[in-house]
Amino acid sequence: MDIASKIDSIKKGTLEIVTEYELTEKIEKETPTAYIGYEPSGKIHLGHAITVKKMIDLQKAGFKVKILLADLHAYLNEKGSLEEIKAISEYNKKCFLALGLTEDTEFILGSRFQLDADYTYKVYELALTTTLTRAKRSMAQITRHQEDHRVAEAIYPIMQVVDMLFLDVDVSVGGMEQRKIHMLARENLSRIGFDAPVCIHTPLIHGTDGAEKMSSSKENFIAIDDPPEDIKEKVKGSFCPPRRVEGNPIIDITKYFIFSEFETIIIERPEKFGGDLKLNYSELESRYAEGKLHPLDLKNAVSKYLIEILGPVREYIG
RNA sequence: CCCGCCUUAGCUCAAUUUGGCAGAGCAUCGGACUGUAGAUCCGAGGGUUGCUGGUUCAAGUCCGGCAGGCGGGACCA
Repeated sequence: MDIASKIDSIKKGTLEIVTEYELTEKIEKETPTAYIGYEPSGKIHLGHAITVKKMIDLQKAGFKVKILLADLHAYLNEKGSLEEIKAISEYNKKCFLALGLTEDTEFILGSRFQLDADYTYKVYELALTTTLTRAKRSMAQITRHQEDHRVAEAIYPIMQVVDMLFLDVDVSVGGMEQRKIHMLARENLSRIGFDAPVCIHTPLIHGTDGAEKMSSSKENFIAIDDPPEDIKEKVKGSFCPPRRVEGNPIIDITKYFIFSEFETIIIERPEKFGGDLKLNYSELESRYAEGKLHPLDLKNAVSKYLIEILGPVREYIG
């Protein structure tokens, strides 16, 4: 792969790269490193999968991929006891491999290095240069608490910044909700004399209820190992306003999960509704926007394709 | 450490002055209507009233203790 096509494949489907120029520099390194951190979660869903797919793109473009299983971060965000969290991080690792990351992906449990003295010292160092307001603001879409803020909320983003340092990463990937923490990292790492990573942000997929973000806490997700009946039921029950493409979770799924695998798809329709359709994405989008594709027909097709695409994943996880 | 206010359904809050069957809105679930979902209409479920001891025929309500949250004060040689 030449550099231009590497950039293209990395850029595809992202909302922003900060900065693209720096990315071209990093790509020329012998083995550049890309990283993402996840709070271990009982369910890995399509929202997670978007970012995992991006890590796979990076892997294919020659990046060494590191996945942080951020057990301490999850702990700071009140996801359970450290022991419970460590246990589900094993399950998560399996999910990520099932989605197609290669065996030489490096999985790192956060607590393995985040309790070391030199790590802690760096956290304190950054605690001096980070304002409480910035730290809290960066956590707005991540924390459970919109009020009664805990000190943990301020430690969390600082640790994430130090992670980038200790994992020695060239590129940091995250959904758009990570943006403010990433920007904090870029500002503060340079302040204490280190290179900040390039930040790549992927879109957030809408929840099945139409909420801004699919999340495991809100029960508005489709898990990557949901059985076919559940997928069918969840798709059927999803928010899907006719003619509206923006904020439509079903359109999100077709865009990010189905057309990433297929150039064109077949939408089966009863004869009385016009018969089958064969469409590429832009055709589908414009037809839908014009009201010439009924939400139910779209949903039926999305169920069928999504069940098929997730088949091997489901099987791998067992 | 001291003082004040607060804690009731998943969430926001009622249940006053004067103790008398714990309610509403939102959310959830189910039906109706749409060839989906949503919206709308109808219906249902949902509670150790923070915990604990007491007073009383009867306590969400009154009294004591504890816990948590919010605000203030004090201490600062």
